[in-house]
Amino acid sequence: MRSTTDAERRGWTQNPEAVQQDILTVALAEFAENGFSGARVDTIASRTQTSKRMIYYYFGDKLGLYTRALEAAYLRVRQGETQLELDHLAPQEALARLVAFTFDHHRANPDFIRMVMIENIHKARHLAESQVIRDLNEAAIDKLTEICRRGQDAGVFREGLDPAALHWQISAASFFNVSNRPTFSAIFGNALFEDDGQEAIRRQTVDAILAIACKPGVRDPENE
Amino acid sequence: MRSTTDAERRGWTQNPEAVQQDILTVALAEFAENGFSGARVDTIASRTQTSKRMIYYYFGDKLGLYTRALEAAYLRVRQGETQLELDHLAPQEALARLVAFTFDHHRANPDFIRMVMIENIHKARHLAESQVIRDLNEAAIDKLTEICRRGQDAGVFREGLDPAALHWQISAASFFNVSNRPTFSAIFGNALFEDDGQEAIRRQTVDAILAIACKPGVRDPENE
DNA sequence: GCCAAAATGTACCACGCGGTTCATTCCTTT
DNA sequence: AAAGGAATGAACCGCGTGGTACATTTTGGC
Repeated sequence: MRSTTDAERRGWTQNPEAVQQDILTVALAEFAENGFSGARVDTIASRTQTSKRMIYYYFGDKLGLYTRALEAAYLRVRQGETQLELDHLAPQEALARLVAFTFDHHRANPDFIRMVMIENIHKARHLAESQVIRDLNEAAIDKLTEICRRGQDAGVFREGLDPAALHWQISAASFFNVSNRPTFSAIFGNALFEDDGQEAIRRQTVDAILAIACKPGVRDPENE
Repeated sequence: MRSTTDAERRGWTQNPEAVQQDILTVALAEFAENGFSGARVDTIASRTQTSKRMIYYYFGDKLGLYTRALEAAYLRVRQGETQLELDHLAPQEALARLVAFTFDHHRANPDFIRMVMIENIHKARHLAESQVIRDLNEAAIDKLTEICRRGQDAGVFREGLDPAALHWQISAASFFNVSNRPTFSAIFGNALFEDDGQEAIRRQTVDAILAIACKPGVRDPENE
């Protein structure tokens, strides 16, 4: 009997990979919830099936754990992005799809958003030092760059369109929608964050991005 | 001799208002820099011309100090917004001006932005409880609402335009531009945050917002 | 089966940090 | 001018929290 893989095999007492994964999952949730200094190592430990001892055994110190949790957040989210296939669509349609997808994807990953918020509070100190994350983000705007090129070749997108600036716009809307929901809804009410409001905002955002990208005359006729 | 006001008169040893103001200024900077749990009361005290004792004397505890600092941040920023006069401009021009102004104003007040980021991390718990801030924000989108009404009356803005949703768009761009600069520039480089890049983004943002607001045919001809 | 290394449990510690106690000085009121 | 409250100073304290020492068990290699 040895039909299972290495990782699954050890279902008994000792299981390093599972323990680390367990810790990372709990840590990510705790850091995302409370920030770096707000998070308590003891709390993380208690919500784990292992002990505080093991946290320090595997991750060295609180900062080491935080860094790994941050990387885990990026990994999970970037993985979800790879599913999107846009090559078969016309440039405008592809761009619209990408914007809508990004909007929804951010919304579906609040913990990731919160980790990035926290990193920004820390001036991106840890993110900048993580080679893992830098590698991950290499290809972050590749899809968009490709769409831009195709749109320009087809003559429907403006010349001099900057993929990075466009990505900035897409990110701004998608990120803000999650990151600032608490203050925004506390001040202006929750309507925009319920289903109807979110749909309206997403449509508005798609329209705005298309307006930026498309040549003055061109605009998609079939508005679903 | 009693020509000076009450506040100015006491230039001597005892001076409650000045002490509180001193503490608040330092606290705002410290909280904006390090977040609530990251901030150290001792550090705040040491950067003050008074002592830790006085912090607790006037503000009760760390949370009380934080709340007051948050309110101070809102006060300062909202004050800067009142200067803007838009009534004499055509609706499109007024909207363009408002967007550009908001963009610049956020950029000029990073501490305020950071306090709002921190509040969002805390799910806006303290902001929601502050009557001061709720009052301040009452009139936050009045200007925009007025512009929308005028634009619709003049027939240049779309019907069914939602001022709140429009404000959302303006805020998203202006806020994200400051809040996410660290991570964004760490990943994609700093070009967009230097003078040229910022000008391009601001123009792009103004265009996008106008595209949302204006009827399909209408667009401002004089693009400065 | 035995040994060394990896993995884990238990108990503990040092100290940073939010908060306080007690005493003293300032300044207004009558 | 005396009183009494407001304002301030200096030293102190408890404990939450990040981190560790030491002992013990598990596991893979030979």
